[in-house]
Amino acid sequence: MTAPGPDPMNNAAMTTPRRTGTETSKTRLQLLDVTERLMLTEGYAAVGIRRVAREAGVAPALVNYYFKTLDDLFLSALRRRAEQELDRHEKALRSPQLLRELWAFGSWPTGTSLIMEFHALSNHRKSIRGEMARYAERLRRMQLKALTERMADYGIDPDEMTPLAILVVISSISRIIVMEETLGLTLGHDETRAFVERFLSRLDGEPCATDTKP
Amino acid sequence: MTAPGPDPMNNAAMTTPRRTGTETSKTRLQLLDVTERLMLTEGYAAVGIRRVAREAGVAPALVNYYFKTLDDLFLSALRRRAEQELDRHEKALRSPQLLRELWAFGSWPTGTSLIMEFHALSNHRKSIRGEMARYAERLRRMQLKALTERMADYGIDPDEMTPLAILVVISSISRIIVMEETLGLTLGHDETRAFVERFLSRLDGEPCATDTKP
DNA sequence: GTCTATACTTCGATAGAC
DNA sequence: GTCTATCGAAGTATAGAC
Repeated sequence: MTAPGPDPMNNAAMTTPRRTGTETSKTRLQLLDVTERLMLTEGYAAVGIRRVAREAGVAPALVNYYFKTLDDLFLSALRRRAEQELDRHEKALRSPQLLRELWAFGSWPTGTSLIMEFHALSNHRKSIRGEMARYAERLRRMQLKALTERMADYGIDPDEMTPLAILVVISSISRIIVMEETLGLTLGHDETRAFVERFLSRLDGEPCATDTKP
Repeated sequence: MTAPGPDPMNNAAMTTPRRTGTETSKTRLQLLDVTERLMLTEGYAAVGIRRVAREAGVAPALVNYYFKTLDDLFLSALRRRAEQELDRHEKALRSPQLLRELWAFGSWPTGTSLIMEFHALSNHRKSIRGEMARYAERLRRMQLKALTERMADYGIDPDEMTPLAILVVISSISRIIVMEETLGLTLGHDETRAFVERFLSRLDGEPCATDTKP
């Protein structure tokens, strides 16, 4: 339908010259959407050429047209999501309440659940493993840069807690809470949130309704 | 080979009366071992009737003999591991260095990696989801009991941090560090470990070489 | 308790018509 | 860009012999 034709702009950035289809094709994006939805609701094992095609209402061969292999499909889905997250997060890191943004980022259920699913997938798809490692490192370095620049403002004693330790602690707690809640386990979450909230209030002030996750 | 015959003790606890094989059969245990190993090295998607049979050197039909369905296999593997963990952990919780034991428990790579794999699996196997929720809740309640009894000893102000918050924080950080390391990401781990170590030293004293994980 | 044999399903990927 | 048709491989699960 909306067939933009071959896009010469893409060829430069293309990793595999044999990739078919267009990066901005409506159908292609829809296939990535279906992939994400399936991973979230049923886990990565539910994702397959045929299943994705069925849910998208197209023929299985069309999935292979846009993504030469199943590996390609997963990799493309991960790349798209990672770029989105990095972009959005980078902007949000300029918030005056930096620590609250870090907490909100890890507490966002969709983002964290997808990351965890890709993490599990990386156990037996090395292409995913490499990309995940690259994404996680970029994310942390980006956060580190933002936090380091503002450590003086927060007045945290670096001998007590370094920026990196703060990052790991905040993202660990937020992400585990999300994971446990998808399981139905909430024992201790209220107390932990209260503890974190005191920490955030002390350093970042009261929560402003800035940017909640989309 | 080692065929102890039907075990009447089991019938009471059996969920499905049609379960065949013996709980203590050598072959049965070996199949569970293979299942665990595959989950750790290649992820749960690598586990299947045929694959497990192949790795164990038996015929596929024998797997169906011991575990009526693939669901049964996963469920049995989870149950066995969960009971082991709860047993071992319960004993270790009597350690004088309770907080160090909690930290060590979450930092044990095999245990945490398996739990995470089962967690991912629970996304599209509801039988696993239920069992996982039950296990996680039992674990936390067990830890809570142990820690609550000793909060006075530690002299922690309950207004600042409740036992439950301590549990969630310690297990979150330890488990995320393990997960990230399997990915190859270590940025910030040294700093975080140093931070946790100061906390543990202050409350639990220096690390005694008590019981490291098997 | 363990095997062989088999029925049935689903899947990834390709070829080629339109 | 999308489809139909198809190959070959792998999966789950069962029946029944030993």
